[in-house]
Amino acid sequence: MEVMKKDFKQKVFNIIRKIPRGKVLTYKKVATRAGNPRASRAVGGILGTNFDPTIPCHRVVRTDGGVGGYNRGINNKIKLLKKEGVASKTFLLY
DNA sequence: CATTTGACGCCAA
DNA sequence: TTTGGCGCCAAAT
Repeated sequence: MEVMKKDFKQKVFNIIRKIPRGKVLTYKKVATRAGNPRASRAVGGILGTNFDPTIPCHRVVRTDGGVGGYNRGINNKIKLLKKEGVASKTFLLY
């Protein structure tokens, strides 16, 4: 099945959807898996404009260790991560 | 169709 | 080591 036309966005969402609970992925990792390791920005851009409630995008954090952001409230994202059992060092707030 | 935005990443100072 | 600036890609307007 290779390319399948619906590359990036669809793929990115698919990857995030596969993230197991208690685990976090970086935007870069998602972008790399989506086909472009430099499209880390595009990943965030897609999520920011097209947020999907069916996708645990709150499990996606920055490579620097930042939580990144969340259309549903950054505070909520942090809370979710903590509840999932993610190490606080994995997603520094500021 | 072209331009701006946007939840980032990496290099340099 | 920390802070700042530039670069990159895709989607939305």
